[in-house]
Amino acid sequence: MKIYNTLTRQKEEFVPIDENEIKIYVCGPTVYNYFHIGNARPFVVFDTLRNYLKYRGKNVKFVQNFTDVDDKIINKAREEGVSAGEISEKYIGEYYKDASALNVKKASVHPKVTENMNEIIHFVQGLIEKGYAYEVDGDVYYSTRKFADYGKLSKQNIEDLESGARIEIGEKKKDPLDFALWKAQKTEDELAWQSPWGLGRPGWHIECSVMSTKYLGETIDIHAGGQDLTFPHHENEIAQTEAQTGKPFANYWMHNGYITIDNEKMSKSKGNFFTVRDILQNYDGEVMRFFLLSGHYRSPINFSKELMDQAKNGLARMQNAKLHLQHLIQNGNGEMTAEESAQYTDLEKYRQKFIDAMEDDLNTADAISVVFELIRDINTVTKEGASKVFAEKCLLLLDELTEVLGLLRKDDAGDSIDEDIQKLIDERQEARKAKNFARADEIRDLLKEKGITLKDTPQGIQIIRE
RNA sequence: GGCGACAUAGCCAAGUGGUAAGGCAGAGGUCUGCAAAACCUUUAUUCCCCAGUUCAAAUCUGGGUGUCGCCUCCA
Repeated sequence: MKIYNTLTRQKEEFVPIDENEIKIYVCGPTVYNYFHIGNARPFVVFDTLRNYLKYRGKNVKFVQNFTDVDDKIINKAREEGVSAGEISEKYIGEYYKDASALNVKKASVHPKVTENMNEIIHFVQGLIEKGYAYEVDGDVYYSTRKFADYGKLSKQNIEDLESGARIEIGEKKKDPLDFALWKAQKTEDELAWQSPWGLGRPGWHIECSVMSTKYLGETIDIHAGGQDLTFPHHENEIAQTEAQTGKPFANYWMHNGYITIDNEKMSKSKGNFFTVRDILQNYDGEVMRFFLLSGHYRSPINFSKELMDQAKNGLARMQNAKLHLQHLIQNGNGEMTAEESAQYTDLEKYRQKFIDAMEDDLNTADAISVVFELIRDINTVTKEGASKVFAEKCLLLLDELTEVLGLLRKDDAGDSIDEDIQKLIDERQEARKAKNFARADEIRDLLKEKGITLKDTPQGIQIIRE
């Protein structure tokens, strides 16, 4: 598989360190609110990467952290008059709900900052001992200039960076480029842990270095996150980790493009963001996932109601194809005919086409178009009905591909029809036989209001629930 | 100022040298009692503009225009 590596700014053949266990770290959310659709993008994209690698027979160890120590959490806790722990625990719970709606699976490990405080302190201490960090009045800063490769990920040289850097009020660093590894406690209600430098808490960047090395080892295969984390977050992670271990931190750096609203970046500071929880009021999580995967992960993607509606309709085409096959399986019978057998062999070419798309730097947009081509052919070939076995094989192939994308999840099977609804359906059939179409349409409209759509197909009535 | 991305039909979007995938929306048709879904046909002689390289360019080179991003919390 080819992966675009931010470190080299080109697509490279992906060669894992250990074929038997691919190690991926993705920067997770700061848990002080429901996550927004900008956060959702890396979750969905890298979940898809993980699915694909597994589909290709690889074993993946996937780590995604929760940042549960942060100013924003502290502020929210103050506003609501509760503890910081209550805030972070609450939103970790909410994360799992929304992630599940997007069909994003749990990581192999979801480490939290609060559970790794000893390791963080040791790591910072190590950097001080190696001369890469220094303490001032309970704060600890990283000496950026000591790390010769600083800027290698964001392709900035240190002089250019310096012109943009500045020292915030209250910071005691020696050089504007330095960044905090540990922050002394300022007020008593701030979360704080005892350390060699007094009460305090870790800076933002150190946690990922610590948790990545702890759970995945000193050098990992892929470190991923949003494009806006490239600098300074990931640059700083590299500086910290490579100074500590003397080894490359991650072999491949993957960064997804951002989501825009009216072509402007959606961000917390601009306040123009939508939470996934908000979107789920109007759209199924799967629509959101389809929308996020319908473009290449490195391209910016614009968010609007119109585009979500397009995504919804596109996904409906996929769902209809699946429902159609399920209907054929329920009502069909028999083995494959010789003709179907030949047709199926022909359909299998789409599997390789799908793989080719995914192999090319996770081109999900192309992969989705392959699924649509498969669907078109299946629909055409099964137009006049199909044997049960053929329909089953088609569905299996469709499921195989869509499962990698995390779409058309297998659920709602075995939904039973209420007795009174079945009576109405039966009554409508009687009416149709008697050519009483007014009554038949009346019943169809009535059921439609209940979220049940009836389709009269040559193979019988297909019942679709919303 | 430094670093970078993008520009393909009404909309979204693949496509990095060989003659424009796919989806949504629209139009016409087939099927249907009517629908729905599906299928077929149709919608870019052309890929922001100009110049160049080449037998051949949306794809490469140079210049220009426009949009956006990072350099400050952010996915």
